[in-house]
Amino acid sequence: MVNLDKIFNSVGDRSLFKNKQVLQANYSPETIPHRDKEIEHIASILAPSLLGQKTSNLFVYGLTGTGKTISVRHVANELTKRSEDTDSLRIEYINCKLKKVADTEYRIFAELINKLGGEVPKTGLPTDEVYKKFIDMIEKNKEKLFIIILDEIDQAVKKISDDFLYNLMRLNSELGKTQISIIGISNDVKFLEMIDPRVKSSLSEEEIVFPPYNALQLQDILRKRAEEAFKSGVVSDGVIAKCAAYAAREHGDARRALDLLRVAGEIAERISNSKIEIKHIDEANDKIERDKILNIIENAPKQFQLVLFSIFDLTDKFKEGIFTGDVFDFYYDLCKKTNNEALTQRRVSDILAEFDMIGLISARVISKGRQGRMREIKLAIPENLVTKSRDILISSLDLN
DNA sequence: GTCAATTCACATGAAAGAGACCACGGTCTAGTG
DNA sequence: CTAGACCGTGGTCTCTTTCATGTGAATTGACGA
Repeated sequence: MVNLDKIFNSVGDRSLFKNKQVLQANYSPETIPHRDKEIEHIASILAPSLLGQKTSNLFVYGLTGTGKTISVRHVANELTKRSEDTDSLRIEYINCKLKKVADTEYRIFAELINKLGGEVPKTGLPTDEVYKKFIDMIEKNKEKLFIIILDEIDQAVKKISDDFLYNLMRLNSELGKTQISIIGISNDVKFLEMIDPRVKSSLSEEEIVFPPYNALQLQDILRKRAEEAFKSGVVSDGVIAKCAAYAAREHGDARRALDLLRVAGEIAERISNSKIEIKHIDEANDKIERDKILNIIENAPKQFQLVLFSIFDLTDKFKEGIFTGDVFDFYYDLCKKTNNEALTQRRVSDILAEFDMIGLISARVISKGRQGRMREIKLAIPENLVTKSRDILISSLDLN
């Protein structure tokens, strides 16, 4: 009989965390270090909204984990607080990347309507119906100004095409008393080049770029958060610096640094260490990477798994480079053998491209002259995960 | 030997289809007074 | 008479297929030295 009491009772004393929440991704701190200039800039652009004047559209750009979202939301909150009594302003935040929530034109409008207090079915209505309803809702609201924050706006445009943005911009001319401003947040530099010039010029009336944090700034951020998150004396010397260094290498991604610190804490806690040591950071780094990859593989659709399995098998067979054709042939046979419907080569090609995007494989389009043009595919999964990944595939595909 | 045309094996794009999901309005059915 | 069950239609959304077009360099073949 296991003595569970002992485990459960001691969990409180043993915990290294004071408040783990602080290290979670969605936590928004009171103060945002090293972003004063940006926050001021945003605030000055949005300030006229307090007087009920339409503000310029704003485009915020910066790599992931540079504090874009958090800064914009911070300013938004302050504005909302200050305008509460006048009812003249309304700000809504939408993350366009959230699958099944706001990644299509329909769903973005539906989400906006929901936030305004309206009801709209998840599907089944014509898009322009939703569009009309949205206009109604806005007109019915008493606020004179409506600011929409579109986070990860590049994702939306990539999926939907940019005339959705064009519509949004044009809305103002159809609206009587209410005016709409848009704040777009993106981490893709090339995004602005992709879109229609008309949309581009009106979206980026104002532009703010968030530079990556450097290692020192990261340390500062981490230290502040660590103070709140951990019990005192838990974090060993150098841990913060190491975390910061890791993240700085990854283009100054603060989110990544915080993740690292949190996972390191969890690891130390699990092996009942009373302190987080530097080696735990390394372990955390591995674990994060590992979990991410295995998670992707495990949850990938069946066809993706079949393709991936083909790649696994082929890399074993011939080390000297494998190409699209090889993968497809193998995959096709595999499907036949296992009674799965085989996809077309066109589709498999896209799947390979997606793997490349996620980083499971690294593919390079090469031309072998008369022998054609194809992707040269290499597995990009760390050596020590290959067997494990393979096992996952085998069990989830029910092979052998 | 040199140069442009050819050619391969895909990559990449665009459009359209299949099937799951859903709302809405109309029709049918059974239960009620 | 009416509430609820049950269609049919028409919409979105994801994953695919079909059809079309694009593409980089090895190969070919004509050409001139």
